[in-house]
Amino acid sequence: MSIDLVAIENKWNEEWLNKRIFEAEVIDNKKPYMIVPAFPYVNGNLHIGHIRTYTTADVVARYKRMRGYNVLYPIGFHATGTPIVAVAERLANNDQDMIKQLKNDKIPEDVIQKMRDPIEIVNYFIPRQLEAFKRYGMSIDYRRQFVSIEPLFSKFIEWQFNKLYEKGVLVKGTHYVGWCPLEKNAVGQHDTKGDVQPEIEKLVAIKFKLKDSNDYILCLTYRPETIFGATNLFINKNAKYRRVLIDNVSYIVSNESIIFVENQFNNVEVKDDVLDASSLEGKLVVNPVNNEEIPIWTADFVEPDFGTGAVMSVPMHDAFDYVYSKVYATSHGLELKPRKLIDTKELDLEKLMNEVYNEATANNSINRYIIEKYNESLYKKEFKDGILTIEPYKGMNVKEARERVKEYLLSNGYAIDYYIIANKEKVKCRCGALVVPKIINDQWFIDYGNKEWKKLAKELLDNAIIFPDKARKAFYDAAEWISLRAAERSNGLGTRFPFNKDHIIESLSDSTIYMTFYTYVHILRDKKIRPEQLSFEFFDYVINGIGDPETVSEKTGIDISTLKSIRESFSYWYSYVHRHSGYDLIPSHLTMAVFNHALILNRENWLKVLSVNGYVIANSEKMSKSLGNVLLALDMADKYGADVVRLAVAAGANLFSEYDFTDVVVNGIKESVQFLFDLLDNISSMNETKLKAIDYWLYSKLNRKIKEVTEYMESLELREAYVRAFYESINELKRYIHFNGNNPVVITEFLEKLALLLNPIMPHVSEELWHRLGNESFASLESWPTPNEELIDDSIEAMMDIIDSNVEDIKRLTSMLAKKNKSYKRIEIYIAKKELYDIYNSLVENINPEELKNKYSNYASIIDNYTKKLKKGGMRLKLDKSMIYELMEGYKEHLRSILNTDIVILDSDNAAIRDDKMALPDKFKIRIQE
RNA sequence: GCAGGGGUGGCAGAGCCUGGUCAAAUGCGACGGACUCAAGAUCCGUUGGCCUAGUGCCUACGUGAGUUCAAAUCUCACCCCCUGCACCA
Repeated sequence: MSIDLVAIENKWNEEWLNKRIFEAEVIDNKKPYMIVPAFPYVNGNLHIGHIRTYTTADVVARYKRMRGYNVLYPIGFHATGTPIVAVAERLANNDQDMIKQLKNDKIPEDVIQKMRDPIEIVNYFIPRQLEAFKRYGMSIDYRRQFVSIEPLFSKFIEWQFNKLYEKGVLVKGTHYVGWCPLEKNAVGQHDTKGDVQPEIEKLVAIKFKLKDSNDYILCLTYRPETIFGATNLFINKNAKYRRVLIDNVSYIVSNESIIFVENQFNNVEVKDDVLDASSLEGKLVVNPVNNEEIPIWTADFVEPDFGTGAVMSVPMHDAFDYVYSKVYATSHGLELKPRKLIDTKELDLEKLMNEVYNEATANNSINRYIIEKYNESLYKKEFKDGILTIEPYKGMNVKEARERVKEYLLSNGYAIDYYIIANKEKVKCRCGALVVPKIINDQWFIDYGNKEWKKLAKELLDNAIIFPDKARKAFYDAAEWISLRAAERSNGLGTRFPFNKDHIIESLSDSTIYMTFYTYVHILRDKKIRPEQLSFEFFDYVINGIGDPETVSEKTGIDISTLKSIRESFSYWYSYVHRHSGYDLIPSHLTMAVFNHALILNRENWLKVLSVNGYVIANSEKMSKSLGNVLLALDMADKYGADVVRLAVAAGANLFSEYDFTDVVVNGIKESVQFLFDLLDNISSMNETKLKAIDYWLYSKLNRKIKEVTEYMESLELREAYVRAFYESINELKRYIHFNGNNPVVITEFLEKLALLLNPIMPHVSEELWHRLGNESFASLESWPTPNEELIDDSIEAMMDIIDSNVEDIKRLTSMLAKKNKSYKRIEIYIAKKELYDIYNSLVENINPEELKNKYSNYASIIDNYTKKLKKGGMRLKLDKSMIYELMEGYKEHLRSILNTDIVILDSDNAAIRDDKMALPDKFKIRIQE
């Protein structure tokens, strides 16, 4: 009968919750293990990608629980930050895309209407996400849930930031953000058209002083080192230019770039007069590095809305500059003297530039596409292989020279830093305005660049176990790389920034040591403790053990015993914390968690284990809300069963690889589960009581499996573990049946152990199997099976291998006969004489072959052959004739059905049998009866 | 650009650390067969190319070069893909 996975799941989920078996309390003499996956952000329903992460955590939780640890698996909800507010705002603006997305997410129409209020979004998704957690049988202690925007938690965050301040890592500074000049808002990825992240890049803008004037023409450049070869400047003939004072220095930039200047510099004054390009054309400017006077020319490739609307022209090292300069010079009867500054082997610049020029101007107009193509490869080559040929940079490679020249220009006031949005396509705010870089002054930062702090963080990493091992490098790398990080932002949900109450605490920073909250939040609720009671003294005491309960009690009004139990709960659970997350969060969340733990928490409370897993993609495509191909957790549970999905997503791929969720694979798992239950139903019809060879084989496989799976579980190699625990088990059971295995005791034991091995990944199936096998207890609370090493029998497994290779020979033989159209009545299989097995086993035991030859003189050549084989390392294990005979007898029926012919197993020791060509211990004799 | 991870047969994915036993585990898919009224499940076989069909030959593990008696495996260079890159969770 087809198994109803959904019914089983519901039954056990209810049982587990009713019996509260996953609610964890402090048990003094039991080792704690707290596993914390990243809490989900509550702006949508959980999808199978989430399920991968939470199942991986659950596998750890269940496994460790079965290994005798006191396990705490808590969950909370993340709501701080901007995305939720952004959704609400977009709904308030009647954004149709947003509405469509929510509809894809199966949100009812009336709920969508209400979601204009961000709190409604939070309130809607929390229960939905909880439903999914429960449905998937996560072994979570649900009493400890909280939301990151609740007042109790805010108190903790305030304390955390006060700690950061005390430790001196909260610093003020300036930084640059993508900015909408129209709405006067910082724009992140979700605020832009097409959801692109505005990338801010710092370049240099070189100041060319206009001759006989106090104005500078500002030229943005990617290649400051080429300034020594500038022959002229280019501006756009059709553009308008303006004067702008930055720190009282007068610059001339295009009208379009005014907005960039205004936003990224502090002291800016824009002049009203508008200059035509023609009023500048032909004038001379001074090259600051060599005081050469060079003219301003015009060219239409200069974009007024990129950079400053003016560029320097270095004809020998830029195809645009070359082509346009030459065109301009030719048409104006001027002379062009390109100067070579960079030498690149195998690159003849003059020839190349001529080539570009001819090709690009072939049709009486200038083909920019051709120029661009040349430029691209020229830039790359010069950057990689170029060597400077001018003093004082002669002999230097381009990479180094660029840095040196930049430094020289900036320190001498010949250039200024200039920020641009680096994206290839122009980035626009949802309102339609062009996004610009904006300087933010007096912004609070967390200084993750602090050397002392970095050292502490690395110490934490040094002492942490990291899964998969491959990720370790990424963690160190991220720790090295992370520097200043904004600590506050202007909008979103969350805790007010203590040092600037107009702002909200940046929401990655408020989810770094939040896990500490799980250890006592249920006590706060039980005792009805109010937010205002959670003073800094409270957290100092609970988290850092500072102060005494009496004083803190007086301060907070929380009674002493409650305080003590909170402190105890924290120090118990937080003595062993395993943090799990998606691998994309290594450079952000996880690294920040590492740093904050290292700085704020006592050493004994540092994170002990860090692990990450990869993405889930669906049918080879990335899941995305806007594409509408997100596979929702609850839908998939209905369709395939929660356990099937769990196995697929959490054990289908290595931790570090992405998993491709496809129908075929998942259906395959479902069928295999069905097989297990079918087998279970068949046990009642099995009646063998004696242990046969095949039973020993199955025992051997089972115990080897337990041993291997345990090893893989310890290193969190879930795929390897469950290939063995699930897929291989099923193959072995099938094989057992093919060999006529029918011992109910053996099968029952196998299935019982299997049920336990499967518990971490398929808890419902496990629990159901366990109970159907007659057990009363919860499989989820049983001990992890231990292998019985004595039952691991290499010999019996070797015998099965020998049978395999012999069966293969038989199959080959019959297929040959079939090809030749020869018919036969039956196949006789001869098992070698006892004497030969004795010889074989003696040789395996390293008995001197010569001795054996004396004893068995008529088998001398056989002894020689086996001695050779033994030397090659071919045979190692003793063979038991009676077992091989018995195994073959058991396999006879199955073989008969495969080959569709009569099979007879014969014993060469039986005198009645004519034995012209000898059967060998590892090579049966096969005779076809025609 | 910087950093991390990769490129293996129709697909997924092991193996590469510790070179040979690797035409490359395992799973899936596809094809053929058995069973079935039929479908599914199950079982058996084929699944780089070639033919003389042999435990045969050729070509293969991103590309090129090198080390070696021997390279998917070691070294170097190159190409390509994925992920992250700052206020965004």
